[in-house]
Amino acid sequence: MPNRLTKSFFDHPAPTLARQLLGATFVHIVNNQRRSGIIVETEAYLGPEDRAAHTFGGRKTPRVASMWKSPGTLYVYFTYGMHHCMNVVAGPAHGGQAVLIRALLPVHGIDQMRLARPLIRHDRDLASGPAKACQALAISRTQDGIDLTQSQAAWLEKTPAKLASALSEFPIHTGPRVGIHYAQEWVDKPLRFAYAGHPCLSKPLPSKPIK
DNA sequence: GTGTGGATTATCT
DNA sequence: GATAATCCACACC
Repeated sequence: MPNRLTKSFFDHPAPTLARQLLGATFVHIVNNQRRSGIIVETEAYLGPEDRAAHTFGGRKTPRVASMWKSPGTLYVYFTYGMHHCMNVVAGPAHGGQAVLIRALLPVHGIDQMRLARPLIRHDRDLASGPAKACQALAISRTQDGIDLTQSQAAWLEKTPAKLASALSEFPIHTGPRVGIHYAQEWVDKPLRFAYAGHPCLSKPLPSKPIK
């Protein structure tokens, strides 16, 4: 894996990492077959100070243990009784910061993704949401806590220039995070990052924060 | 012990 | 737009 992203890539505060992860490729090997997608939408969660973060107030339950690990750890949580969402732990080490992967542009293993999500018509919707992305890539609590800088099963890598160039037409915008209405002063902070107008987003990214 | 709500999605109307 | 899917952490007895 010559293009694999290493420790130093992940060791930045969540907002910085969230921005850097846009355009990177997420890879998961399932049954010896590669499934991958280019990250097109992320959100930063800032740790104990952030009301919207699972580590708010320094919470350290078994569920969120992975979010306190080293940068580059995968944190997967289960929610709404149905869905998984995946995060990449950010820096500094053990600071409780992470980046939610909200949407991917499918690249490899699209046939396998379709088997996992048989009702989906268009490739663009195979991973156009945080729980959709987990379904498409077969990520669940089984993968919680793995080290993306070491694992032979899941990692991040630099996207080949040929593929990355297709994204350059989309400007990167920021806006408020999705689904955190309870988070008081954190509701409107521009911690969601995406390629504005890309067809694989979970929902359009407002060019201005919603009041 | 009980009750509530969520970093969501697909399927209804 | 509304709702069901129905787990996990937490607040509060």
